[in-house]
Amino acid sequence: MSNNNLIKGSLQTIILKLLEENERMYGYEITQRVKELTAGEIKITEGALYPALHKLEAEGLLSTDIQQVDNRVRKYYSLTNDGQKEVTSKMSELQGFVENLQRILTPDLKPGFNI
Amino acid sequence: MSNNNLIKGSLQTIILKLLEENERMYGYEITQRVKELTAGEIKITEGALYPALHKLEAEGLLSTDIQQVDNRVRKYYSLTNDGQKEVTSKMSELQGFVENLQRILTPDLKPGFNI
DNA sequence: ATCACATACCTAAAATTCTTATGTATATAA
DNA sequence: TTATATACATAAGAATTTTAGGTATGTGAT
Repeated sequence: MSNNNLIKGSLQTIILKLLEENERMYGYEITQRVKELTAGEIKITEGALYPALHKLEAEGLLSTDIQQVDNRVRKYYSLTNDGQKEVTSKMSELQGFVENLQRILTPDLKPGFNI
Repeated sequence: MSNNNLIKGSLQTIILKLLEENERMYGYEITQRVKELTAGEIKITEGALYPALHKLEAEGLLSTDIQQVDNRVRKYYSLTNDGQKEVTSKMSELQGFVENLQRILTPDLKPGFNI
């Protein structure tokens, strides 16, 4: 939800990174964690999240493990070995992108341009 | 081009901000400027740029002015008043988003969490 | 009791935005 | 004359997201 058309492309990175920090999480938990970490400013929609999780699993980056908790089904996701490698890769990709964005958008800050 | 599926959503902001800094630019110039500012790491494709420029013009954020330079047609874009306002808006939106991303992705850095 | 809300999963149509692939045209360097 | 650079443009397809539904259980309020 929310007015964020910017998440595009970074949802996978968010999922992978949260799973690196938390060992295992289920879908709904991810939406709540993101909402909590951003004071409600970023809301991951279920229509975006679940297909993304299924895709990451199909690519072999995540593994699942279904559990019954209080008569409710929870599908826990964890990183595979490939998934663990992908976190590092995706994180440096995102960091690089944000740095490039800053080079474009903040012409004042140009490290390396000293007289 | 390049392997950036991350630009999604920030291309408009890039265009608007470059035009705030440069008064007027033409399409091809924008692609070259971005390539130059990011050491070739971000390449705006024409298939993405031109439709984006046309959309911003249709929304009344950009105005155009066609000129002949060395037997070549250049379509210069500039910010309208509405466009000028939108730059500020889009920039703070993007900044807010990047901050939220950091809150999600870098659990170490949590300003405001002091004992 | 029933209604709204939270928890928990899911999918499908539509919208958006991008990549890839073209097309047109001029100028220049190999 | 062939490739590359400049300069515009569009269209098909891919990828990702929003919107809008659907199923089901538990809980607090009316």
